[in-house]
Amino acid sequence: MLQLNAIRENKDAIIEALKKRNLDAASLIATVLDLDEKRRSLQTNLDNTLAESNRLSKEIGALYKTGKAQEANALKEETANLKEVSKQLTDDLNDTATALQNALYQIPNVPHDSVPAGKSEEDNEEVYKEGTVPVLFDGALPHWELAKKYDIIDFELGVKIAGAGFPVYKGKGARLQRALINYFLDKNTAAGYNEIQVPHVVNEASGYGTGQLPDKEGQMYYMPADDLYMIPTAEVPVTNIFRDVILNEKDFPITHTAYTPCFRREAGSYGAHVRGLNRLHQFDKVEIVRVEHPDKSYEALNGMVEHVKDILRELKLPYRILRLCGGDLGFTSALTFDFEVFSTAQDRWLEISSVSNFETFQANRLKLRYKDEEGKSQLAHTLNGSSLALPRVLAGILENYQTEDGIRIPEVLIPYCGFDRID
RNA sequence: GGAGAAAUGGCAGAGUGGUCGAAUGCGGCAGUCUUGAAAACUGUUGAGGGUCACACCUCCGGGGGUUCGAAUCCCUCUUUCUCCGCCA
Repeated sequence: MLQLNAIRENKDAIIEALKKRNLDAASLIATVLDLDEKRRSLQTNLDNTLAESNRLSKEIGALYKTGKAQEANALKEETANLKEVSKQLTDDLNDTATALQNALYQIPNVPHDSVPAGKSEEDNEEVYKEGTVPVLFDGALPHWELAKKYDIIDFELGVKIAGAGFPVYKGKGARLQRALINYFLDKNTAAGYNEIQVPHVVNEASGYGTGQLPDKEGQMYYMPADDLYMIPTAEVPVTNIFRDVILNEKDFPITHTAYTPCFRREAGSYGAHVRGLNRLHQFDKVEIVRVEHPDKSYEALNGMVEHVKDILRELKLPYRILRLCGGDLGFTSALTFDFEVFSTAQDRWLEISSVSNFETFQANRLKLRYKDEEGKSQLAHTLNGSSLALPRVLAGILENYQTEDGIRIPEVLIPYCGFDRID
């Protein structure tokens, strides 16, 4: 959520920047400013009414004490009127505040200066590329065929138990998955991230805090009996640790890493793009989350990008980094870098990580603040990234490391797996 | 799941109708003292709205009610604790 102050002061610049998202926010911003002004004027009226009411109450108390019951009763009649007025003002104020809040919820984050304009993923800007795409033998298979051939992932069995998009990992497939989780967590903790385990469900307030609600509730599985949502990413529970928190400057930086399964309803496209592990309703992911001082957050973002690069380098997977254009940028993000691994057998890039700086957008909803040198509360910056999302990394490994008689295991993973090939 | 108790500032803990945004202690911050630190002493120390700055307003788990007036009384929800039951 954007800050009202920022909107008041930089209205034109914000409208201009939001155009990169192909959004004309002019009328929305005008609505916000109108409602804001109305809210403040109602608040002032209400405050004055309450002040008068408080004054009379004190007077009545004093009159009773000195035995002037008659005069006190006369004053009571006055307060009855004030009470009615304040009730009306309170209702109006609440309505206005709600309308203002709803309008603010509709405005996405302001893209960073470096974000290119653009309509869709076609316009994302490739900023880095590393690794060599292996030349595979004739008859190399996509990962879903490999999964079947070596009996390491069973998609049909998942359909039987739960439904499409809930695969069952078996034998060395399950072990490889677990190896990746441990490897990622080890890499992250070695880089200074504090490992935590968090709930896999969240309440409504948490959904609002990180921006999944109110707009993207269709993305999450919802359990009405308990009013809980299954998490679409560890970002939600981990970042919400800091909801309603006031930090000291010396607390920065705050860094966490967490492994969680992620649940996504996303009714999406069909066909090859969602085959196998390409898109699932449940998948595993290791996440990194940072809370930073505003002056340091872009430095931190670069650090996160370098960290993810390091992991992919060790896995020896060919990958590229994209700077997302305005049209592809997430609602809450100011700047996002996507990592994609090249899937040789599918001849396409697969997104395996998304690293973002949300600046104060989430912090504003979360009320995540810190005390500056003057002791004033300021909003902190939040960031997060995947390091990494498992299924597509797995797909990349299976496809790129396949040989005619088996699948090799990347060297760094062998100690975690306890085997060096799947055959 | 059943029975009872409780929820107050960073923490602990007073406060049972007006003078309470809230005693006191601890912690934090600043100062005095000290070569420096500790101790001691002094002062200061919740959040939000509003204002040029004051004034002023709101908040004592959430919501509603009684009253001229609520941290304090009533209803309700949530959470926590204790006991019993069940259980990985």
